[in-house]
Amino acid sequence: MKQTEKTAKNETEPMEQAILRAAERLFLDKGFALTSTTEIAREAGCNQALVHYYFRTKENLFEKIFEQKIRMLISNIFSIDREGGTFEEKLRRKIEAHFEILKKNPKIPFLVINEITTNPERIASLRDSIGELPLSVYATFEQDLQKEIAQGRVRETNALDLMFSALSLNLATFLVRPVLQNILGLTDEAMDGFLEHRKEENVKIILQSLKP
Amino acid sequence: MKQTEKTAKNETEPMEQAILRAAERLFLDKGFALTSTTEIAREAGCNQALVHYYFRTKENLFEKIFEQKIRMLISNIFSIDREGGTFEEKLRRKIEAHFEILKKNPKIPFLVINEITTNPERIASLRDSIGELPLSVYATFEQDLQKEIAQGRVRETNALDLMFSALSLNLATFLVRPVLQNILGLTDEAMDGFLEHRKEENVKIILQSLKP
DNA sequence: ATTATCTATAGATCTATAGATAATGC
DNA sequence: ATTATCTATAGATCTATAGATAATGC
Repeated sequence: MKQTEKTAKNETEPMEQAILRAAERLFLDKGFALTSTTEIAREAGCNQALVHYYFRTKENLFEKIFEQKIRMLISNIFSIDREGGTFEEKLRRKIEAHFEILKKNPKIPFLVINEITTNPERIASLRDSIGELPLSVYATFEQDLQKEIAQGRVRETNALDLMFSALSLNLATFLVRPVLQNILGLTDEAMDGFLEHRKEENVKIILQSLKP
Repeated sequence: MKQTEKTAKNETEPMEQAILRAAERLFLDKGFALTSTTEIAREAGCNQALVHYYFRTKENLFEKIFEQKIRMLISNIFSIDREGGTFEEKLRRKIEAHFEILKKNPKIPFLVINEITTNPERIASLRDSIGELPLSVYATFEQDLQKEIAQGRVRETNALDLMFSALSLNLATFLVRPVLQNILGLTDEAMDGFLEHRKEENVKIILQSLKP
């Protein structure tokens, strides 16, 4: 039957996809330079030549994954609910949602910083992946913020600073986590508790810092 | 004369030191894996074998520099002036001094995170370099903080959270800087202005967040 | 003599490709 | 026929060491 045929086919993942999955894990773990196509092949369960058959160069394969990860992160960030409630409630939701996105993708910020720092040419990939979408969301946020300031509910500030501060608190949490976990010798559960607490703390700091 | 002899000698930097200097720059720029002893030799102005003659392995050379940099950073942090003025004034000075230390050593945080993340065994180097000093300073800070809270001048919180928040804001600024500078295409001067502004902003956020 | 420096090279990678063979779709 | 997969290998690294030669300190 068709049914069984299809099922049988899907039981074995297509090799191209297996290579992508292996590459994703390894690149996120160790970055471009420390990952070899030999290792990707081993993890995908094929020989090293096949990696090059599908993607020609390691660089190609990396860029595909790098851009896809950034796009995913960006699109997640832009799908954060921005409707309903007061400015403060919306801001809280945005910070929490940003934190949760990072929690689900804790290795992406390091990957981006790592690759841009050690190889600035990759900035092109990053620029392409980000696109123009941010500008409109940014403008709306700035308007909302200035309205709050005009009504005296928020101290004098601007959208860039506010976003930078909130992103900093969230990002640093995940960038520093491996060091902190290693040095304090925390279990994964203890680390989870710490993260939940920091999410709340980050929100509190930003909201408190906006008081007039 | 002795004088001239000495001067003549010191005009050419001893090769061992030249190797250390070259290694420091390259390791800070690109990390352990991306730096080759061949490149270190080229930059130091000798052949590659000499790097191994002095330090035997690339690993040895790296650890020497890694630990020295961390020790330097830690000792800088611990020489921050902690006397005089109100709790708030002292806290402001500490955050500013921490920011300035990072500004003078902007690549160290990334190096540490990079190396611990990609090679967790290096945590030992880090632990050794940090030592026990932090504990006493931490305890004193916690006492001071709790005194302020008891007197109602600061909201309920604790030293770990406060330090983590302040460090996060400062660290993230420098970790994200290369990405930000590249993506916005800022000149070095514009970046300097931005950094000065962020220093003030980070202080403001922390102080404001402590209000009861 | 001892220490510093060099040349040369072994042995391990690693990327990318050529060419052979197996599997698949008409 | 075309596409997927494999084996083998060229050519570039790179680290570490052996062994030769130059410089230095008694």
